[in-house]
Amino acid sequence: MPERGRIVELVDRLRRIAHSLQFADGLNPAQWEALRYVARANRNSCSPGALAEFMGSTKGTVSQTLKALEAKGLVERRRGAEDRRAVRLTITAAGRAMLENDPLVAFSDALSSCSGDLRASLEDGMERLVHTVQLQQGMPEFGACSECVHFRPERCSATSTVGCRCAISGDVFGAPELDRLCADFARTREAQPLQRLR
Amino acid sequence: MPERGRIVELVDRLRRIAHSLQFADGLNPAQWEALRYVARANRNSCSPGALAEFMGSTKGTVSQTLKALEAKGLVERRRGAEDRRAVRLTITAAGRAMLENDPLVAFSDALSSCSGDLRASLEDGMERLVHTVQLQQGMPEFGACSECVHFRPERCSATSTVGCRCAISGDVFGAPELDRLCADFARTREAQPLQRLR
DNA sequence: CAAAAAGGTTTCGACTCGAAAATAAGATGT
DNA sequence: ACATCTTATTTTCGAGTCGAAACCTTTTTG
Repeated sequence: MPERGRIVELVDRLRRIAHSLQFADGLNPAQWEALRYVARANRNSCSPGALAEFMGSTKGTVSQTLKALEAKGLVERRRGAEDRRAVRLTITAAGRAMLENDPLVAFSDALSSCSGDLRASLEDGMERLVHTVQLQQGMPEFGACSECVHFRPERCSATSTVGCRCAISGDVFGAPELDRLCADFARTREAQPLQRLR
Repeated sequence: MPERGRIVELVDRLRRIAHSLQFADGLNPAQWEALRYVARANRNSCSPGALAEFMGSTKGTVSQTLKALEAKGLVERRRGAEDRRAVRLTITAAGRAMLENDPLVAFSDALSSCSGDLRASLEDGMERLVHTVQLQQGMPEFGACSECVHFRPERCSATSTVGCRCAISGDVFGAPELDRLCADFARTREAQPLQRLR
């Protein structure tokens, strides 16, 4: 019997540490999370609504977080050209600069001295843990095209780069956006998570 | 280059999920964390001060968390017999019952279908990650006698069970308390964390 | 077109948390 | 003994976060 609650304690310790680290540079944890998201989401998902879903929060709450980030000059809100209800979020140069000293890189630093295999196996394990819990709890999952059900490979117009036509939105994403987070993400191969770790 | 920020995203995802799960049964994340702590700390560490240190919070904040838990009948606060400034915290039967459906067991459940080796290697990796970051950041670490510098094995008075005399507090802990968290904990072998994972 | 739906923002109230002051009991020094 | 310092905790207060509900505006639908 390998002690039932160890993972519970570890997850809560991680939560507590990550929480307290993220009060750096005048931002709070929600603001750091939103800033990271805006830097990492594809163009279809850079909206307050998608961010709210990502954060498991409400649009009202997210609106205030974004207001704070905009006031600090870290993100921009622009109304959409075609659909004038929509707001498109973009990170500014100052926002990217801020992310250079993301307080959570402390976790990345902690892994810097261990082998790539070790790091990869830990990351894979944590990723499956996250995925499994999100699935069990019916939480939405965000991810990139490469593992998405809606992914349809496609050649871009002029160049020979392989892009992605999304079966949901119908939009084409080029190489730079293929690795970005998407709100329409649905993982391929839903079953048997965590059975084989590597 | 195995993508720099993956661990950052995973940790923040874990934080977000753990946060939102912990609004169950009328408690909030701080209250769940405190309840778990009271159930898990040894008798020297069951105090508001130690809890504040554990949670990286202030005594004032913790005092309110405890007031809420006491009002719900989940913990008891009793003034110490010898030192009347001190308060000793104990978990009630209702508190233990509450912990039976700790919302974070979702993480334990997520690992239930994978092999013991896999689970152990993931837990070991996460533990080293937590330990390394706590060390880097100068955060206090809590742990049990078995890995503590101050541990001095000792036979209990009447029985033949091996206990622990703590070199700091001078107190003797019997078998049931050897695995409990202690505020005076200091890990043996400070160096090279995460070099070898197993 | 009117009505409903979708995307966001604002308002309001409850709650959390940290800083500082207050309380109270030991410990220390003379 | 007595004043002072330290330790342990609680209370008070104010800033800030967050969610629910109401509101505004722009599409979509019937």
